[in-house]
Amino acid sequence: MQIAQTSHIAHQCHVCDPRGGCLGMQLLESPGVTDHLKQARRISRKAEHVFREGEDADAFYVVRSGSVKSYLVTEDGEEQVLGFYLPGDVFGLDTTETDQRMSSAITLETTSLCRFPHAYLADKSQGSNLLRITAEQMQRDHNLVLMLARKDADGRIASFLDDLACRYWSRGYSASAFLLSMSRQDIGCYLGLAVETVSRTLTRFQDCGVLQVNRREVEILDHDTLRKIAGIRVDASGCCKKVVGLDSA
Amino acid sequence: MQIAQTSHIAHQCHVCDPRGGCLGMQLLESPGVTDHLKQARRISRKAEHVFREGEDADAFYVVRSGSVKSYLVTEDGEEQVLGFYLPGDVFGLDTTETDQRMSSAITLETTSLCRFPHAYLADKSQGSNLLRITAEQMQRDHNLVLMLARKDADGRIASFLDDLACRYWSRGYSASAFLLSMSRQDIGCYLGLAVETVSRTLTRFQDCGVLQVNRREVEILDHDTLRKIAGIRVDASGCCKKVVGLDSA
DNA sequence: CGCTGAATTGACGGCTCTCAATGTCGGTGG
DNA sequence: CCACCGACATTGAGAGCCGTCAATTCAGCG
Repeated sequence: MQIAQTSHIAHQCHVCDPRGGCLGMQLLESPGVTDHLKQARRISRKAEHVFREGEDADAFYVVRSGSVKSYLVTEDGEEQVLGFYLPGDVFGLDTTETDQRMSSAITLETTSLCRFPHAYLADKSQGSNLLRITAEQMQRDHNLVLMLARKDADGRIASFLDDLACRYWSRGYSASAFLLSMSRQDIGCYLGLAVETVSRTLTRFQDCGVLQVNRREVEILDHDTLRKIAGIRVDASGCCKKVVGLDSA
Repeated sequence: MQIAQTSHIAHQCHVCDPRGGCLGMQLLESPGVTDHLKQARRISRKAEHVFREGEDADAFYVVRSGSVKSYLVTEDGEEQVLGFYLPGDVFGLDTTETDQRMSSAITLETTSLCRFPHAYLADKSQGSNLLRITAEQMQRDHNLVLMLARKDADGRIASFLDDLACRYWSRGYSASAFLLSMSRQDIGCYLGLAVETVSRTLTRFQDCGVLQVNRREVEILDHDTLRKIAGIRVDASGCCKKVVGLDSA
């Protein structure tokens, strides 16, 4: 299995499909971004917080390399993951009316970020740009809501993997083989599933030949079937459905 | 039971709690809003679309009276409700990069809206205002994700009712008694539950004395308990929990 | 008065959570 | 080099919540 996880960022975006988007890259390459902004770079090691919920916010970030997890903590101390950000993704725009962080962000691995002061958007009269960036975030939220409300475990896992694949692909990496930078626990917290369910579902997908999975390494073997499972019930002729009796494998 | 559903909009906002917010009212009353804007009013009867997913978008709306449902349609033709908008709420800011509607919006009753061209935000260099408005929307989305991912049916229904109560209260209406402008079907589509589950849960809450419900009329009798159920597992001493055996009522 | 759609109520099955044990990998120290 | 350890992941068994199907009731309306 070949793993496409890399430590550098693609120089240019591929054609961006509607799913992903490379607004972050555009930002990094836009003429308005002066050199001193580009140098507002920040490298964090694994499991370091970029910011925490409630902190004062005056900037947002673009991922240059690595990955970031956005999450919030429920009243009973549990964690709810809101999203994962890959190279080219923008995050940190979700602030309250009083400019405080609405969520926390933590790196999942060694990560390089570029910091953009909020003032940057006001200065350049980039109001429409702002709408465009937040649009991306809203689209993500909508997708997450859709998954949580209307899909079963199979659909959620399949959607999650398909989404990752598409996003990697749109950034020039392999859509078939990649490394998961997040733990099973994180995936479960994101999809509203127990860790065990995540693990079991991945195993079953593997048994059906849809994908190959080993720890953090994932290789998608049958992307069509994966999408069928992700979409609500195109019913891939019973493939990969849970069986009550014994496994025929 | 006294019902607080009214046909006029409150003249002034009460103290806005963090949950709700009256940015819409502030918009309507801000000095930058000229009279011609205020006259950009639009009255719709029940079940009329304000806009549909995919349409070109050049404006957002503030609810003056009535209520609006935001939703999108899944691949298999089912509906996913994203939110309900009450008087004072802003909606219609969720547009794609190419300025197309990301969701549909339909009135739930006779509704009066005020239309704000997107250009309005750019003109007044209200970039920060924009961020503030979208913040409200993001907060809602986060809450919805939290409910869908981490709460059971009881918690979702309780949260839903508590949220409605708070929003009505912050707008000067009764927080204890109000009319639901949406059907059970809509509530289910919003919370990711079957209609039957919504109905059963409401009935059980009523049997426990937490609330009184009759069709669209709701009166909250024990707001504390409702909040305990809404919060994840403060465990209100078993109150209102489903019972396996016979009802003691 | 009958019709229609919404809402309620009941029975049943299945998906997923919980609890628990086992397996695996990476790091640490002897 | 090897044994041990802790974190993560996998696998199994059982229970319960909720979705589905179905029947019934109720409100509104011509």
